[in-house]
Amino acid sequence: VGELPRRVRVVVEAPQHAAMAVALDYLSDRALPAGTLVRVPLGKREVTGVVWDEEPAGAAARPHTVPTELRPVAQVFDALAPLGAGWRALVSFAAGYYQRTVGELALSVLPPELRRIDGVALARRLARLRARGLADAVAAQPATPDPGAVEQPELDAAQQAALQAIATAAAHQPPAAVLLHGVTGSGKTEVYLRQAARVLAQGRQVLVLVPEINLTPQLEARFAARFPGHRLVAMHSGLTPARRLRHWLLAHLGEADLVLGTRLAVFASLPRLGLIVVDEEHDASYKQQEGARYSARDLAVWRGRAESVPVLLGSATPSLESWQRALEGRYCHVALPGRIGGGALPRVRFVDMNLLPRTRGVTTALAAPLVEAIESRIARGEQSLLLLNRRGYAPVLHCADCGWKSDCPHCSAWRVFHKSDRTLRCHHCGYTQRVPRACPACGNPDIQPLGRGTEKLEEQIAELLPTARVARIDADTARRRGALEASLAAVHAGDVDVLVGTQMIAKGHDFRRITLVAAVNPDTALFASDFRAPERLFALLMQAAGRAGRDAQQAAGSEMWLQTWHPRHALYAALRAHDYEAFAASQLAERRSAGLPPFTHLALLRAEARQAAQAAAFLEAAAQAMAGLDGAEAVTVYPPVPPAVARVANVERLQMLLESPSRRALQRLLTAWREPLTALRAEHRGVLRWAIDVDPLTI
DNA sequence: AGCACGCCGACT
DNA sequence: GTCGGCGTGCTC
Repeated sequence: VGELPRRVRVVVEAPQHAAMAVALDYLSDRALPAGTLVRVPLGKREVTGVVWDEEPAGAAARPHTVPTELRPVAQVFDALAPLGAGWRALVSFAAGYYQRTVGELALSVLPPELRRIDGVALARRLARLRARGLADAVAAQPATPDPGAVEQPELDAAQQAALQAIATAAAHQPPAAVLLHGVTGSGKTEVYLRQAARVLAQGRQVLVLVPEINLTPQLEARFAARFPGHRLVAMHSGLTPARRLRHWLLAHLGEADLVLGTRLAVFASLPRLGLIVVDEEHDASYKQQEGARYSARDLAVWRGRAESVPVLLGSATPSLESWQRALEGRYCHVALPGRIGGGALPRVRFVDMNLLPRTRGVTTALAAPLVEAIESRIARGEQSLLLLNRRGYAPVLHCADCGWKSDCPHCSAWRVFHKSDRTLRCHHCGYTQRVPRACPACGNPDIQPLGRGTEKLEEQIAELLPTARVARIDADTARRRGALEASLAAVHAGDVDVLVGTQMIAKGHDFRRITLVAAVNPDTALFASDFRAPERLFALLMQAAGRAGRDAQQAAGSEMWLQTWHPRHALYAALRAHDYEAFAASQLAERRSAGLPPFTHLALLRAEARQAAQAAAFLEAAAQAMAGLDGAEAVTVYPPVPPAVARVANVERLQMLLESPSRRALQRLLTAWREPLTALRAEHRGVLRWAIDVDPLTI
């Protein structure tokens, strides 16, 4: 009361190119600790912001003029404890590393509902949450809890050794990140559960990250069933806004003991954090692909280090980045070498497509021996899974008379033929039309589908095995709410003999009756230009193989089939031997000699414009602007190139690669580059959007 | 990014 | 005569 107004610094959501200081100055009649949520006037509107203590890294160089007349803070979210120092440090680091403003990052990782409502509405919701004893906001117990999940199974020797190693790593200061390396069915989840139990017993919170929450209901069920006395909340973008806010608040209040979520959950406010688990750490979903392009896996490791909390990275096929760090001793490598109960890994069999009979130069879609193997599975009441990583009926329609193909008028891509609703659909911009009866170019009624997607494979299987019960799961069949759950339930119930699908079905699901997995056409990924394509293919096939024989009784007879034109390819040889280490060694050798990650560090400057020349001019000017900047001497800049799909929705895209053996030099350069880049925009009006992607997954 | 202000075409 | 198209400019 009667105190003099003082200056507070507040970060608000403002994009990179807004020529504003990183934090804005406001007046407050009382001191506000850093991390306090506030509403502040910004132009004609009022926005939510976070009080920030100091000028974040890299911001000092940005010149800005502070207006003489400061406006007062409109409202303080008194009902909410300020966001902690650990959270602020993580947001600061991520903003600096991924080249975004602190305000943009901080506000984008808070629940959208929290940004929308004011302090009064928030206080009301907090009161309601407390009045209900916090209980019913907790994620509901799964409808069908796995009865075996509640009691603790006996640990085998490898799991006991793993827990011992984790305890040792956790005792380091700061704790060493642990790479928990084990095939599907080796008992990684039980190790997570045991380590979580230790941490919960200390009264601390556990953060579990998963690639996609809707694909891992079992993990949620197992945690919920194992820790009935602890509160578990889910955190992902599929929750309703109100629920997402409730779960976030429960974590922030320290009321939730377990937080299970997708990549955005790495930014959860967790005052008692004691453990971070990153399941399937190699999964590309951990990299955000728009806005702030952060890697939740990398940030989890950073956060664990910063908060002195152990981090468990689990995978059957670790990312080569994590694997290399384990080899260097920077991560503690813990292996779970076999399947629980001594179950065998599926035998890998190849169908050499070169040896198959051809009719009119066209090879049969499914080799006869594979069809027979599926038939015998059906006769035994077992299930088969067919993997084809391409949805739709056919990737393109073609007119043999005039050469017309079903291209998209707005993108440099083919439109995919979807037979189920008779449409041609562009998977990049969504442009959809009814499939034409005749060639739009020459009127020829005989237009042919080229290639094959999951719809066609489903149809072919039904023709080859008329009595088989066939189901298909891909992004199209899973679109309807509840459809995915229903299909999965049918598979679990044994109402399906053959399951056809994209990589969606390769991930996570614990199918008990599948004894045959077949990759119908994996070769397409074998010679893709993307340097990570082999790594992704190997992981996908290993993961798919892991779907077979999860039931130890049936594991001995389980098989993984591959139809390939290149049966002697090194990748397949490693797969046949289930030898991740050999595969990783050969890939790492290639990466080292090619100067690629993890031996170098990359960043992309992406630009979008109506005309490719406008984007190119911007990127070239950006490269010029780099001269003499701190770090430039250690960074190689490559000429701008279009990405795999250059034009999407009539916007031309171009990207410029930066490469350096030194992460620090690359970071220094990117930070110094921000200001000249922002200034360049004024001279390149044609550029619609530009963004820096640090550690891009594809180049 | 929002949200203004600011000048030129088809409607009550 | 207005409603509204999105060009350009500003926000502590």
